[in-house]
Amino acid sequence: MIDLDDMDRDIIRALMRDATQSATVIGQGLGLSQPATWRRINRLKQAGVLRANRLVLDKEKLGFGVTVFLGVKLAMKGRVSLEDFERAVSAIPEVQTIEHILGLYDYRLKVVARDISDFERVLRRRIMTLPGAGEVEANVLLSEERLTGPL
Amino acid sequence: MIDLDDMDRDIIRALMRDATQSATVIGQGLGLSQPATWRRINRLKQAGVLRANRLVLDKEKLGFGVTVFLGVKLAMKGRVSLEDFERAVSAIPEVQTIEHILGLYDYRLKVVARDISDFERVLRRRIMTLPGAGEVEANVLLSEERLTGPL
DNA sequence: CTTGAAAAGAACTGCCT
DNA sequence: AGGCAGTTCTTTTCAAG
Repeated sequence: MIDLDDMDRDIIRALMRDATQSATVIGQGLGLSQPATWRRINRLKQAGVLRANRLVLDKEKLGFGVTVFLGVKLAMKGRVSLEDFERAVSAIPEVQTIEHILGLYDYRLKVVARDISDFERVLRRRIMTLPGAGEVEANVLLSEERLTGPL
Repeated sequence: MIDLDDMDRDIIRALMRDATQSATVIGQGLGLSQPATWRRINRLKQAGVLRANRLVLDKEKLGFGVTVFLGVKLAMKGRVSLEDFERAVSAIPEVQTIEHILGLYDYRLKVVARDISDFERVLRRRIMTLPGAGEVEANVLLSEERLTGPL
């Protein structure tokens, strides 16, 4: 954990609105010169606070009309290691995120598919055959909202 | 839905690995000149396939040690509109994402907090008091994995 | 911290195959 | 479509106050 001042927080907030903004623009909004802003952003990157810049795609325009969240409970915990399960899931291209959670289910997977029948194929041939996969719960995504930020 | 050729797909894949790459670098990896690469990227942006560039922060380094997924079931559906609920949730800064889903729960919320007691505060004072909020299920995030891509 | 400026590189344009 | 060459703009780095 790193300590940031208010200016750092303002810079992060600005970047969260639009990660493509230049140091010049951000600095103008905060009354800071371009080099000073740039140094702060660079320091935050170096410190690992700003981790990456991820591309947001329009899934529908790419032909993926269906997004499903799967809660997966492992059967035979211990007999099959979590690492085995994670490695096998990672190899499925339709799986977008893998989250190891504590609760009713062990893993939460975000899966995209072209349509419902395509999803069924993924579910039956890829997910259900995973090593150790037990109970599975599915939730279809209706609409997603944006992400604001705390701080 | 837009039709893309293999080159477009390769470019998107490259950008998904690192969205900050220049057209020059991407083009080199694919045996394409800088202007040609740039024109394709631009076309994809214009078409809305490449929607945005989102900043990925290190939550722990910012002091948010706890991430919880909440499944929220609405009580009194119809009496309180989904819009009311969504507007109220959007005002909570600790809520990172709001997903409207079809399944056992109506919404899935991703909530960050400094620690468990901070999360309890958010849950009791912000989430439980939401208009229409009924049953709530919580899952604590243990570890998150990266996102590869299909196509 | 600031301003100013130089060097590097990325984005964009027009023309030609 | 793609490539080449050139211009413009931004990023990045440095010097000096």
